[in-house]
Amino acid sequence: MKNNCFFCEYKSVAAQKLSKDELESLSPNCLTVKFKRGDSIIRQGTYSTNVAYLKTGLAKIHIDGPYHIQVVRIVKPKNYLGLPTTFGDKINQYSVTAIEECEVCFIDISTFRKLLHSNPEFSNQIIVELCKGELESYQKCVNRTQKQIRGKLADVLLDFADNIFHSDVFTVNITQEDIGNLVDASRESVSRVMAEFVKDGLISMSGKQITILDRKMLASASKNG
Amino acid sequence: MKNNCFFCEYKSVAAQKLSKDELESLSPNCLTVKFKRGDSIIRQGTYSTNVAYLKTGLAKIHIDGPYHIQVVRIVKPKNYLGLPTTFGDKINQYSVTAIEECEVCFIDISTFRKLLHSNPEFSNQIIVELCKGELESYQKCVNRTQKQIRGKLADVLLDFADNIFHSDVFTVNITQEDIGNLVDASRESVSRVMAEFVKDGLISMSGKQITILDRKMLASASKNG
DNA sequence: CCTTTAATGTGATTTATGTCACATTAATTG
DNA sequence: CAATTAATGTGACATAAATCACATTAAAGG
Repeated sequence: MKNNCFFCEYKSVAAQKLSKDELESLSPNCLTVKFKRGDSIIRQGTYSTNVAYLKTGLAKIHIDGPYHIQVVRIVKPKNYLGLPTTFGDKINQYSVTAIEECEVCFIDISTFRKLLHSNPEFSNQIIVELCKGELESYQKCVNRTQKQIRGKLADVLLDFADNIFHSDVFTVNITQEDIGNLVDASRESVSRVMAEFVKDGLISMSGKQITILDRKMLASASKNG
Repeated sequence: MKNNCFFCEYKSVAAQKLSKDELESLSPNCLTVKFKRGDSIIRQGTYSTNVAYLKTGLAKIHIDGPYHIQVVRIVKPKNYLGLPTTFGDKINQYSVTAIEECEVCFIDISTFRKLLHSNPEFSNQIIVELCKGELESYQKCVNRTQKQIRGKLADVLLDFADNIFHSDVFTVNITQEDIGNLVDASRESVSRVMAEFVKDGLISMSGKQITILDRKMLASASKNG
């Protein structure tokens, strides 16, 4: 699919710093691809040759751990999908998989490098985003390792509502096993705790749709486990 | 203490990309400070006004978690101490503490920004380092959450030997509680497992000095728990 | 639309590791 | 160099959550 980056409605914050000329130099060097649920966008262990940018849909970043997969984070639209894995190592250190229909823009890595080189506003924004990403990953790791399952699940539900769907009613297209891999818990434990939350009136579920009913109680579960 | 960055023998890989002029513009805008064991270099929750760079000594990066402190990583010389916390947020999102005598160079943040802006080689190197840092933190988090204590401790010991001290005999000036916070285990468990490793001949300890005796067994403990 | 496969729910059991409670040893510091 | 204070060692016990083993329900595919 041919791009015209200047008119792209999904530009990243960084790309908004680019001039018309720069955007036009970008157009012939990127390619938008559609993925459907379950499709692999980036595969751990393969060479990374492009910068991937998520235009629409949701994707998960995951790593093969020693015993099971760990879902590192859920990425929402208008975010780069693999900057660390693209610039940190020649070989992808993690995988990215679509969790619903996604449009991903693959940008030629040397073109991206040129932009970093020539436009300091652009590279500054990328640096800021990388820094924020790292802080977030520290924070997530602390939560993952210190809280118990009720707390971790409450966290994830609030994070979905606040930062991804911007609504207390949302439909997550991921399995309980995925959620388990995201919070470091077994699929069975996730099932049990979700049922507990429903029983106690913190949330309701119908199919894959989750409704947050009692934010206060959820926030308290997030704190006190 | 007055600096002359051009002659500084501890320049970072990124700073090695700077011109003589740029280094001389840096000199009046940075300040080297000595810290002793236990001193706080960066404090979580305070404003970050400088980029901190570790010239000598070892430091630990740690975050106040909901229940206890988590040691995120040990930083060795010639590394920036708080790039993510400096550029990702106005307020420091983590603390850094000296674990032995340290020399830290504080660089004025706007000077650092100017260099990022004017020298693409420099900013590129910073980007690469940030990316590597994030990949490493992902990997560490997976290990921390999936392995059991024997495996995690074996990892840390090998990491110390390979990446920090570059020797199988080294003296770590950190307490078992710190090690516990680094691998997410209680101080008691660390003590027990270390004793196990000594008993089984994987390592020996005298005082704070640790000697790795059996790398193979340690590596296998790292894998199989 | 039926059949197969994937996802979820739920009880019983096991287990790694945390917590508590002291004993002991090493470091500080007045 | 006593005298505190900090760090470590070790047993007994408690417990969150994994694992196992099925039952049930939902989704996918021919």
